Amino acid sequence: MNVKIACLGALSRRPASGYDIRKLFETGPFGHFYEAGYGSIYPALADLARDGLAVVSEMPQDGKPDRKVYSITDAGLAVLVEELHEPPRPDRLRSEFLVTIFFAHLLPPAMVARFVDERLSFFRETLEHMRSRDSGHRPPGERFCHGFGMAVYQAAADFLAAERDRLLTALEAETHPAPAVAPSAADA
Amino acid sequence: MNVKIACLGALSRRPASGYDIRKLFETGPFGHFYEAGYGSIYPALADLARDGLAVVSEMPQDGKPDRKVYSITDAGLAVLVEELHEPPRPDRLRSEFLVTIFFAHLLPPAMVARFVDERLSFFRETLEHMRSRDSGHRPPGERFCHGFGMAVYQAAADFLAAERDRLLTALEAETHPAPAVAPSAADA
DNA sequence: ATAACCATGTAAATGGTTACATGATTAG
DNA sequence: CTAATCATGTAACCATTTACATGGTTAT
Repeated sequence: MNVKIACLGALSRRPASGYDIRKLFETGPFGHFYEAGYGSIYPALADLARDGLAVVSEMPQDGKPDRKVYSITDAGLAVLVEELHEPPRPDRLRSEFLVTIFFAHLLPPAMVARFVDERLSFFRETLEHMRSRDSGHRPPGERFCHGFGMAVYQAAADFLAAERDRLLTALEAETHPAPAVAPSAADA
Repeated sequence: MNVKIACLGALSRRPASGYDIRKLFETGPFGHFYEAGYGSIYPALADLARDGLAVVSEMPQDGKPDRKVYSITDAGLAVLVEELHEPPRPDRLRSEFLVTIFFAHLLPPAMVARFVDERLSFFRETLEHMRSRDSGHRPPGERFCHGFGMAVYQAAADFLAAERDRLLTALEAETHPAPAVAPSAADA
């Protein structure tokens, strides 16, 4: 499963340009589990057209480059369906955030706090955005993915909100260890 | 953030061989948000040693290749800490499972059911495994990541379990649309 | 006997990102 | 007047995966 197949998937919903697909991958329903930039999408679409899995129709526009709208062919749909029959491989997650938090004891607690807060904001904004385009009757698979994404983001946000302070307290305790006995009155 | 930094992170916990790191990335606490195979780990460790960010001690063994145990140096720790100061970029998830489900209407419902059930089993097994090595007093960041992972996997498993049947019913309804009126007695 | 585990590495191929190149239009 | 959006594409670079190469030990 690579960008080509992902583009084929996008085209199976409706004809689209490279620019459209980029947006679908960036902010659309697809974006949370598959991303790609122009640098991989445009070549992929060109390959698809070359191999007869999609056809292009160029719509001239003044000032801008021609808008190239790709449509999936029967052959393309066949390739997509064939690929979907493959048992999906395990998900691959790369989280710089979690790696950073894993080694939180190597950072100033204030910086850890900032990273956690920023991530929490991001999750909440994403959730807000996803809720807003909940919308009507899309295919069952799309709705399932949408719900799945929201459930997972919600759990992530809840965890961050619930555990943030505990993490920071523990980090502070490490760098400024509490005295082994109760502080004496002399400390005041 | 690449394999080199991830290896440096692993070595910051304790000295390890390439084989050890692979296991850490595969089944250890790190595995759920960062993965890498031998093909990237061994060259990364060689680079680290060449650049003075780690040192090797070779432990001869009979029959097997020498076990090469790498330890992080002060320079290596400095590089790791510097890297961790970078604001973490957005997580990148590649989920063939979700892509497949997104286009579930292009597959036989029975196959979709199999994929969902297998994924649910995987989540449950992973959760079981994570619970088993909950263990004692690791650094706060590690515990946080562990808890985060469990929260997210739990939400994913719960969602799959709760929505599986609804998805399948909807898919069946699409391929075998229910009649617009109540079925007559003649159908029996 | 068979599979899984221990243990390291290289080379080729794949896949993807980033930077570059170009430029009009629209909204604030 | 500035930023964002629309719109496409190439080339160089980077990172990672996969296949290859080797071979002993331990548990079922």
